Amino acid sequence: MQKSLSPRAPRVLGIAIPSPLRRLFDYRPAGTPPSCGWVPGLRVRVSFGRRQLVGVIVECRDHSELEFSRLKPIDACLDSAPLPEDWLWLCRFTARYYQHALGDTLSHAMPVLLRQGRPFEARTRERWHATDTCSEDSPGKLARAPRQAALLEMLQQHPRGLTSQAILAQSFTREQLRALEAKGLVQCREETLTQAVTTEGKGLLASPSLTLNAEQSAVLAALHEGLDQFHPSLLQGVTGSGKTEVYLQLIEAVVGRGRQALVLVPEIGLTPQTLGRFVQRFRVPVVALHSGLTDHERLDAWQAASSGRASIIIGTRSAIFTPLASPGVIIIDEEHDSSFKQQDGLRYHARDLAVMRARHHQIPVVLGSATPSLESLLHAQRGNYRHLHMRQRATRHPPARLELTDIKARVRRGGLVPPVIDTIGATLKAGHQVLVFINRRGFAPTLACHNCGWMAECDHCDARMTLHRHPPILACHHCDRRRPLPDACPDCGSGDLRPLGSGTERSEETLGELFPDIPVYRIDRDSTRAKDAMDRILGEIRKGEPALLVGTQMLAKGHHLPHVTLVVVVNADSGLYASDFRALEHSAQLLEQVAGRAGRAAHPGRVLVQTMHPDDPNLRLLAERGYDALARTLLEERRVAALPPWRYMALLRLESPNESQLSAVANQAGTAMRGFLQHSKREVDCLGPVPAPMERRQNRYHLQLMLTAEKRSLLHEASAWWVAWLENSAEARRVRWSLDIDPQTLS
DNA sequence: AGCACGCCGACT
DNA sequence: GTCGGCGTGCTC
Repeated sequence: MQKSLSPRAPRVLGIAIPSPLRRLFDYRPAGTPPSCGWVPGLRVRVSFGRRQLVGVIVECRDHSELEFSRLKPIDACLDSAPLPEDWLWLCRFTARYYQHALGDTLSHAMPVLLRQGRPFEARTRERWHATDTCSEDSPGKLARAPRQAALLEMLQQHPRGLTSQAILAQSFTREQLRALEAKGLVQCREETLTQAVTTEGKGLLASPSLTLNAEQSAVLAALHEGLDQFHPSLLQGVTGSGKTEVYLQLIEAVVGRGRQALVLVPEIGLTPQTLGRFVQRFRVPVVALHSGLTDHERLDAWQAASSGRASIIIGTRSAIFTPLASPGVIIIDEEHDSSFKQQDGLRYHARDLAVMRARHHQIPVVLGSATPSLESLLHAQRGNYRHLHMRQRATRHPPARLELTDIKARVRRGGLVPPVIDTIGATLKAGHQVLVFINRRGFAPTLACHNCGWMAECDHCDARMTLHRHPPILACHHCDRRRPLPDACPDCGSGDLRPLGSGTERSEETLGELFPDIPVYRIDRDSTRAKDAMDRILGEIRKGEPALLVGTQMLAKGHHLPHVTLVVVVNADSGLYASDFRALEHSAQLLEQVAGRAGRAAHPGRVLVQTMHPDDPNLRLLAERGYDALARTLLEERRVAALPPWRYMALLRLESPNESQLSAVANQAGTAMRGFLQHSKREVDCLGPVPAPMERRQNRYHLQLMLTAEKRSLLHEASAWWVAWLENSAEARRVRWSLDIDPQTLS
């Protein structure tokens, strides 16, 4: 195909090098070309400066800006066929959209082993079988070879064969195998290694679909329309409305047509339970891409997806870069979740790329959430996305309403006021479980001197240090600094140092004192650090005995907690008045999500939300009229403030240990951009530089500048100009900078 | 980003 | 006299 278009070998290969340099490097083809000829997508080994690197051919041409004689030849071509075309397309799109170096993008989007230059072929293993005729032949042939006879006997006992590895582990040798093979008594078959999980048997489904209610049926019917075209849908379904069952039945239709489904879930959503539902339902191969895979398993999964051997691919953010042989649908579950946005390096948003990818493949894409992002809601409002609703819970109870509890000027124990403690006691007495949600790890947010007001602060950041009890230390959650507890106040010498506020450890301790007969399970990053700790705790919780669960958002997301009938939010205020323009949206989503944990089983639930501001209009709107009503208000506020999703945004972050150098560069960047925008008539706005929310972190200073634009193309144009300016500015090279397209937070 | 070269301070 | 600090420049 490519070959007939370019019958002659190109003289120049434009190669993307794994480096932050935003340009291609030209090399000369060398060595035997692969059978496909020199085409984009082939990995090559090249010498780059003094290093040997793995690059990817991106362009094949006959001319170079450089003199031909100055081009180095490539050292070797590593592939016999190019890497998948859909993958290459997505990487090129991503690099352009996020203004990131293509070489770096390609390198991050491929499995580690490919990055290192290892072959892209399905890994195989040898499986040895006894041949059909071996029984008659063997006695004579093996009379003087007892080990061979023993090996043959073992293989005869395993009709499905044994891998070389298993045979060698039984202290047989490769020579004995070869000898038996030469005598025609055993044979070897190569089989592809897939870590895909498949249930044995016939037919597509391993277990029957569940019966859908009217709402689910209507949604599924709508999704069935136009399976062969780009069709983005926002599926807004309350917690417990059965979104997963809709996904499963949609996937059934897609896989039934011989196509693949790609499912993206939030970082902490890829639990064995989630995966289990897919594996148990289908008999087709399912691969999961998560952080626990080895490099080999990851390559196998990639291979299985790109060859079409895997029908269902489930993964977190980075799984959006999985090549697909025959894509049929992309599903983004919990589309509002911030873990879909990469927060460093290549700052892509997997949900946004999913929509782009679906458009490229002309396939449907489903964004599911109980609390959609304002971005997706606006798309739905404008008719870009089809808006599908599921308002009914599968259980007989409606979703619990938030009950605001005023904690202003009231005694608190472990962060909880007396009436809330009473309700917790009554719930436990009734034999139910209680979830106490608190968004801070550690014992207390800080340690304070009761005499002079001193507070423990990090030397390297503009932040308080968090007090931890086990082990007893002060830790900064923004850098890795830790300090022993001081015996006395470093300012006034008073010994009256007290914890200020409550974290998960303190709530755990207090609840243990208040309810000594009830087990308290703490679930946060610290308590679940050990391998399997989370599973062990969840196992205990699932037994259903009365229990107190104290946790951060780790607990709020994803897990089914069927015995919880009361949810307590210790403090709802942190997100209400934060400077970040998305803080309220994210707070509301989190509160709804936490509330969704209450009363999923046979009992109705209650959600008590402690706040210092029970009259806050936004909080009241959320409590009284729900997420949709608040989202509409927030969307209107964003329109008035000319913020996303109404305007597109790019954020330039600059950081340096040298404060004055940093502000000089930031000012220059601002001046340069405003010069460029002179004639844009405010279609593009440049703001800043302003200090980042925590100006000093790990002893580095942070400033930022912001671009907003009415049109995507104008934002793109301006940010591309900025990047070029920064790359060419000698001053800018002395500070660290990064450009974030569609930033998720301003910190 | 790496990795060189290069030009100034405290040490065997 | 050298080892090594990080400023500057380049990578087809």
